Parts: sequence; structure tokens; C-alpha cells
Amino acid sequence: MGYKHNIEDILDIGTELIRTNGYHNVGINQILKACAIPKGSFYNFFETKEHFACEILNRYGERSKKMIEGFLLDKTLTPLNRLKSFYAMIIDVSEEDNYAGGCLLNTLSNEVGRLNDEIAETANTNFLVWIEVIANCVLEGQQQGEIIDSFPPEYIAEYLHAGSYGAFSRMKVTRSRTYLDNWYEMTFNFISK
Amino acid sequence: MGYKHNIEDILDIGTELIRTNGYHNVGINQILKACAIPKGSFYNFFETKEHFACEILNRYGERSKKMIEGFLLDKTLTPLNRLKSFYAMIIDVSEEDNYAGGCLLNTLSNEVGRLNDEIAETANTNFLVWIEVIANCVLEGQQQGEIIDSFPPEYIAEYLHAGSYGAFSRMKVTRSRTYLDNWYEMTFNFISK
DNA sequence: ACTAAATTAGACCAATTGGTTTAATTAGCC
DNA sequence: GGCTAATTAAACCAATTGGTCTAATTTAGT
Repeated sequence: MGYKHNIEDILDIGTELIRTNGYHNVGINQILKACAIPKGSFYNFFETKEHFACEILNRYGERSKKMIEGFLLDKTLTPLNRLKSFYAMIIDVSEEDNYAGGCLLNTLSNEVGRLNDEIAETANTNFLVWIEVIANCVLEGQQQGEIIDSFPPEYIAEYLHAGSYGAFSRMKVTRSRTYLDNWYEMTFNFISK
Repeated sequence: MGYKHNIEDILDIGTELIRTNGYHNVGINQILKACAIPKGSFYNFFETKEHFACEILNRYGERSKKMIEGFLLDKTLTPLNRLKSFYAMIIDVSEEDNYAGGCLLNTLSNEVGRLNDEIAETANTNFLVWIEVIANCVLEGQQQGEIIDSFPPEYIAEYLHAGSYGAFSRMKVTRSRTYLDNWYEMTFNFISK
């Protein structure tokens, strides 16, 4: 039957709070309150706030990887169209989310990437896992002549995904999808053959 | 002769602290300590921490505008080469800075852009001032046939500068200029005619 | 020299920060 | 049923948060 509280719930709620409000702006107490768990339970599950951040990053990384694969391994579309549908979905979801947070990995990278070694490494590792999935799709597109082959697939994959992070920065202050849409249009124009 | 403390020093030190450590991670007390000023003076100059953030944003915005113009109005280079030299400089400076903070405007946009209306608007306003300067240079480049004209100059300007923000996110976790360099190479390859 | 306003100084405030501790309770296993 | 380990619960901690307050000092204008 298990105990009263389960880690998954704490991770879920913590992920959303930190993704939308930032790392230093969300206290342990706030997470505890939202989860309705006492402090003892939290520190039974997690050593420190830093470790907690790494755990939600890894969890977010794994789940997102599966979601990315759901789009990029879909053989009913051409590789380029798979990529397009993936980023079109990200933009739609951001709008539904009311432009609140964007990607947890990006949020933590920007806020604590330079300050905290463990969080930085965890964020980077998970990012590179995504890049591998994206690069495979890019390579397929290159082989089918849909995508430019003037750059290695990993370069294009990083360019694509990090590019979306730049767009998130603009999204957060403009509270609109306009620049996300422009970014999408221009980037796919540039990498299409 | 003036009083003992001057606002400029507080703004300078506050800018650097927040740019490199983030908004919520830097307390008023920390800024006071670094400036060696008492609290009364700080709150005599600035209403709240939020207002202080807006002031350093505006100051950073104005100074950066002048610096951008220093590069982009330099008639000894072609428009495209002016843009290239500007972003090459940004990357070099980031390396010298040990990849610490990147752009204050981007840092604040990402961390508090969605949480704080005043800071968001201030960040966006200053960003758009830069975009205007960059767009003028892009337009010149288009007129001289150096830069693609398949997109409006403002679109290319935003694409350029927001793109560099995505690269900063990667820089902070990798602690290297590698992705900044790749971004530079690819972006200028895409927008060159 | 006098006055009013700006500045300086730092003690003080309630609220919150991340984290510890101790005791009670619960679960799983033999 | 009894034992051990995990979990729950919340009081407690020192340090820090953004911000206020009062009093002393300094400046600029007349």
C-alpha cells in the first residue's frame, strides 16, 4: 500500500512550481505546502534543494525524451515534418500554458547554470540526450534531401533546440507567441533544402 | 561636491551582481555590503528592489545601445561585417567573463519576465530599442545585397539577437564558447546572401 | 548664517530561507 | 506477533529576506 506521500507527487508539483516561478523564487516550504507534506518527509526523500532540482531535471529529461521520440520517430511523416510538428506543438503548449515557464531545463540552465555545478551538469546531460534524438531525425532528413547538409546533424539539432530557448526569453516578456512563430518560420526556412 | 554615496556606483555594482547571480539570488543586503552603503541610503534612492531592477535595466539598455551603435554605425565596414564584428565581440567578452552571466536583459527576462509586469515591460522596451538599431543595419545589408531579403529587417534583427540568448543558455551549463561559436557560424551562414 | 530638504546611518521588523532534530507512527519481513 | 527500518509530523534553528523607522548629519539655496 505504501506510505501516505509518494515521491512522484512531490516531484510533479515541484517541477511545475520551479518551472513557472524559478529556482530561487520557490522555497522548500512553498513546495511542501502545495504538496501538503511535512518537512521531515521531504528531507527523508531528498538530501537538499539542489539534489531535488537534479531529480526533477532528470525526471523531466526522461519524460521529455519520450515525448520528443513520440514525434520524431513517427514514420507517417517525413523527418522534416516530424521536426516541424514537434516545434509547432511546443509553441501551442506554451500558449496554452499562458507563456508561463517554457522548458524547465532552460529555466534552470539560465538561472543556476553558472552557479551550481551539479545542476549545470544534470541539465547539460539531459539536454544532450534530447539533442541525440533530434540529430537522428535531422540526419534522416538530410539523407532524404529535405534538410541542408552543410552542417552536421548535431549542430543543426543544437541550433534548433537552443534557438527555441532564445525565443522563450522573448516570450516571457512579451507574453505572446509572436516571436516563437517567427522563430519557427525562419528557422525551418533556413534548414530546409 | 555631493553626498557620500552616488547612485551610479550602486547601479554599477548591482548590475554586475544581478547579471551574474540572478535576481532572486541577490539580496538587497548583499548589494549594500558590496557598495558599503547603509540601507537608508539605498531606500532613499530606490523605492523597491523591483524599481531598482528597472533602473539597472534602463541603464544597461542605454549603455548597450551606445555600444551596439559603436559597432553597427561603423562605416568602415560593410553592414554584414559590422553585425559579425559585434556578435564576435559579444562572444569574446563572454569568454573573458568566464561565461558568468551573459546579458542582464536576458537574465532578468528569463528569471522574472513572466512574474513581474514592470520588469518585463522595461526589459522588452529596452530590447526593442536595440532591435531597431540592429534592424537598421540589417536593412542596409539587404539594400547592398549582402543579407537575404526574404524576411523583414526587424524579423532578422530579432532572430539574431534572441538567437544569441538561446546560445547563452547553453553557454551557462557547458561553461564554454563552443555553442556560441557554432551559433555564430550557422546564423551568419543563413542570413548571408 | 539660517532653513529646508536630501542624505546617511543602522537598529529594527515580521516573514521566510534551507535545513535539523526528536518523537511518534507505519510498513514490510521473518 | 515482534522487530527493524522507513516514513510522518511538526517544533525548532540560525541566517537572511525585503522593507521601515527614527535620528543625526550634510548639503544647497537664500
